[in-house]
Amino acid sequence: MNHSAQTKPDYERELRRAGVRITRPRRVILDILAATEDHPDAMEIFQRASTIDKSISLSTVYRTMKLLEGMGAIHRHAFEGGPARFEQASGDHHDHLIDLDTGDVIEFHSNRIEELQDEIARELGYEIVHHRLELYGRRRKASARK
Amino acid sequence: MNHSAQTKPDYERELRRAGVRITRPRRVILDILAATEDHPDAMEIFQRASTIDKSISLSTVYRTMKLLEGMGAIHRHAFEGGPARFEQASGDHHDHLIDLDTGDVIEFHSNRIEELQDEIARELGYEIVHHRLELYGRRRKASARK
DNA sequence: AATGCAATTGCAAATCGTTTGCAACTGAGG
DNA sequence: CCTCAGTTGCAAACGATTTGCAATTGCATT
Repeated sequence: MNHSAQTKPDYERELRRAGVRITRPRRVILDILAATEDHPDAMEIFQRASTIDKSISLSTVYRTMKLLEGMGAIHRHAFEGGPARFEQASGDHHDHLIDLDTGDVIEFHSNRIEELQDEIARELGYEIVHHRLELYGRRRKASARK
Repeated sequence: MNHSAQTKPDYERELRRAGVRITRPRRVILDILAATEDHPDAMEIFQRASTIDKSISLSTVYRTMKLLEGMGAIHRHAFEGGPARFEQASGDHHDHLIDLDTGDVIEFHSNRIEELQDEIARELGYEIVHHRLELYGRRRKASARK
């Protein structure tokens, strides 16, 4: 079926280990997530799933996403106005730059920023559990280069 | 802590200048916002308004918030799960640290982080229109100091 | 392979925060 | 104090997500 197992985490194994049943709907959704490079929302996942198995319901997509999120297998993002979007948790931590014109999501990471965040939290007497850094912008016009 | 009129923007003047009517509901909501130090959500504003004028509706609160947001008079924040929360736009720009246990919102600002954000966006060929940086954490135990 | 039962499903209805259509009302300029 | 577009309250509509429930289905056991 699919060859390159490299970037695709073995969710089934993880789920089994967590003691959850591997049902047909879950298998379909898991396959979709494993093959996904972007940040789809529940409806998109539902639609992709429907092309494989018409009987899968949107509720099951939501329930499965919640399950996977609880296991730490995926991350849920709530970008400005709009439904939650999901992505595999397998890769390294990163933040997001959202293209306001296209809705594209670009990932980036800055150790320096993370350090500064920790520092700030510490100074305020807090310990960061998680954070959210989203940049909303638009492509710079070529002429505006400097 | 607060030196009278200084921290309270004159919304009425601003609204009038923008050509919108100063109605009784708006005056009430404006007064509440001007007197507010925290980040209330629409329902909270509605409740505070109700104690002054029972006839004010939640719809009007929402409509007024949207109006003010459009004018740039207030900022709307969508913290994790939960309704939008508002705050006056008058002060300096800042980001937020949310106490996961109490829901408290602490404001902070880091020029260094902002600079790094700009730098990152620029490198990716983007121009930041706005951003969102939220730290979610809990108070550090006194014993954990270092 | 057949059995048993809790986990899981699909569906419809419920929920939450927010927006909207509409008829009644009201601010502010004449 | 008239006029009338701007504004309101109400209820219904909305989009995203969750939930109750009865029917179904994994899967551990025979």
